[in-house]
Amino acid sequence: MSNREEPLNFIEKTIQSDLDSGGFSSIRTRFPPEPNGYLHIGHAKSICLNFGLATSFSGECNLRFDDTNPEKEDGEFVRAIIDDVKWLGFQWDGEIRYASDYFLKLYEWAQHLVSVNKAYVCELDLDEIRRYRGTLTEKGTNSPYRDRSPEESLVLLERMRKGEIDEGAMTLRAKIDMGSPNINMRDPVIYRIKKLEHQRTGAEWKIYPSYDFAHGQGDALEGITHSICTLEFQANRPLYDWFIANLPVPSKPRQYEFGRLNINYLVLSKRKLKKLVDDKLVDGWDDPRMPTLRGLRRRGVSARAIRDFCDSLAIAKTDGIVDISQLEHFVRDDLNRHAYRGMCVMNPVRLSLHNYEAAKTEILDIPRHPDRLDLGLREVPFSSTIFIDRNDFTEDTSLSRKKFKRLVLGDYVRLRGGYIVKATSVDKNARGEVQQINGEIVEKTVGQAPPAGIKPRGVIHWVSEAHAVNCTIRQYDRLFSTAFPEEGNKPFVDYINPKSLVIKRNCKAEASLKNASIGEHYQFEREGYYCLDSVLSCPSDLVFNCTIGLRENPDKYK
RNA sequence: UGGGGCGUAGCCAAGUGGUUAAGGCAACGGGUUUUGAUCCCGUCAUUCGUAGGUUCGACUCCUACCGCCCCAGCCA
Repeated sequence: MSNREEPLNFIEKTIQSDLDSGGFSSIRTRFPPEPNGYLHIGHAKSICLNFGLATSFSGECNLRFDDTNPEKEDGEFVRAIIDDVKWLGFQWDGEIRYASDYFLKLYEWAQHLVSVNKAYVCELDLDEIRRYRGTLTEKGTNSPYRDRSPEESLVLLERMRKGEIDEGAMTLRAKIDMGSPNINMRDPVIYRIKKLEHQRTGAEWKIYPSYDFAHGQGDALEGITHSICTLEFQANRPLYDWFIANLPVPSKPRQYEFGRLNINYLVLSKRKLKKLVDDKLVDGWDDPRMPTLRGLRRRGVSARAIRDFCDSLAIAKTDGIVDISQLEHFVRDDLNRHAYRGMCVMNPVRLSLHNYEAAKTEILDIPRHPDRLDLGLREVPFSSTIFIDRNDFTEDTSLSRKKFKRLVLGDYVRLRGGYIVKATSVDKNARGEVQQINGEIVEKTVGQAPPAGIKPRGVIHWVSEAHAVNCTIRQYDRLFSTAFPEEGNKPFVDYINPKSLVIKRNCKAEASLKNASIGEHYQFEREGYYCLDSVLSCPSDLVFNCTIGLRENPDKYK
């Protein structure tokens, strides 16, 4: 076990006791995505769990695509998933596996089941199968084809495989118990005819195994010891065990279920995420507002933040809803530690410093990170005209120092990393709006404590006008305006927050940001964390995504 | 309704017969601060879905009840 102080979760306890009792000499887990969509943060929990368990117990973790349904799957998703798992920081053992690698073996096992009279070819159609299945309270009825001889089923199964039977006309069913209180055990369909090309096996197969018939056997073939899935598969476990018990499999994996991740203000179901994309409610699977790994990445959330968040989650059998603030905490925590600092003025107004030589430019050296001097310094040019944020200035001299820790007409404020300045007057336009602030610097205050008698109200960020880099900022807010978009009376898309994306143009970034690179994270001081947008940004027009704002003091004057 | 699960603070949770009922997030006080950030310190369940019972002693065992989730795809 790792050196973690945390108490063991129920899966870790099981593994520990399996190892202690000699049930296994080592463990092997697997992450088994279906390539029918992109990975989201819910998958990240499963990835971190499976790979993490393998690491903690010195075992291995496989990556296996559950590609048993060619109708919804395709190679583009396979590529994206592989890329996302790598980006998250995990390495699977050996080759990537595919359920489709086992189609032949699975088919032989299906024949085996038929030959020992534990499966049969059924000719009931979709509707009939449903009726014969019974309901939650009424037992099912045996299919009229249930007692067909193994020999006849074998012939029919072969004809299904060859494509001689129409889609929907026949299925292969496990012969278990139509009277079982567990509906999954009422002769489940294990092979269906689909005359569809598969992204990997092409036209080779006309029949495809069901999830239940493929998953556990795939686990057994790969020597998976602990097959971890989500709670909704609990009712499938008896079936999982039945196949393992009735087939000559090379190992005996066991299935364990944990509660999947839910986060308020977010939607985490492939179907719903797909709808957002298909209906163009967002700009694709990698829209920075999407909880997909690609969206989060483009937004500026690091893989480490996602891993830290996932590690903070409980592995339990309750299906709870985690507060989004827990995710946000880990995002900020990581960014605070690693992001370079910089300044960017989003609502610029000119501040002209009249006692500073007009033609002069001074280069100020400011740390890239205030707590990590090892990261070095950045050069920030200062000159007589700078931009500050309109919200950082007021003519209202009645505001207390505690209420407004910024620039007030007639008072002093510290420019971050630079001089203390004083506002002396304002120029207004015909509408009475502040056009420019006039002021002066206090000499010899760069890096120095304020001289006696001068008490700056606070510290504000700024950018030299002559050296400013124009940029566009994309500010994101929650995609949904309600905590539980799936629980209202209206369709979840009706709760989309119209202000989830606000674009601010002509923002003024400090000169060093001209060299910002994709994949790098920045904190624009007093504002938040930002990163270059990997698709919209270009050298001539820098576009920054707001990953997340800084935490705000609730008393902060707005 | 048959079956399978789950109920501990605003949220996520640890706890498996004797502990002051961990920890994280949030919130709220206070300190530090050239980011209203960070950091630091402190507060935050006399009570564990409810009601009974067993026991010297129950979040832990028993009984009943209540609530929530999953299963009736030839999806996974």
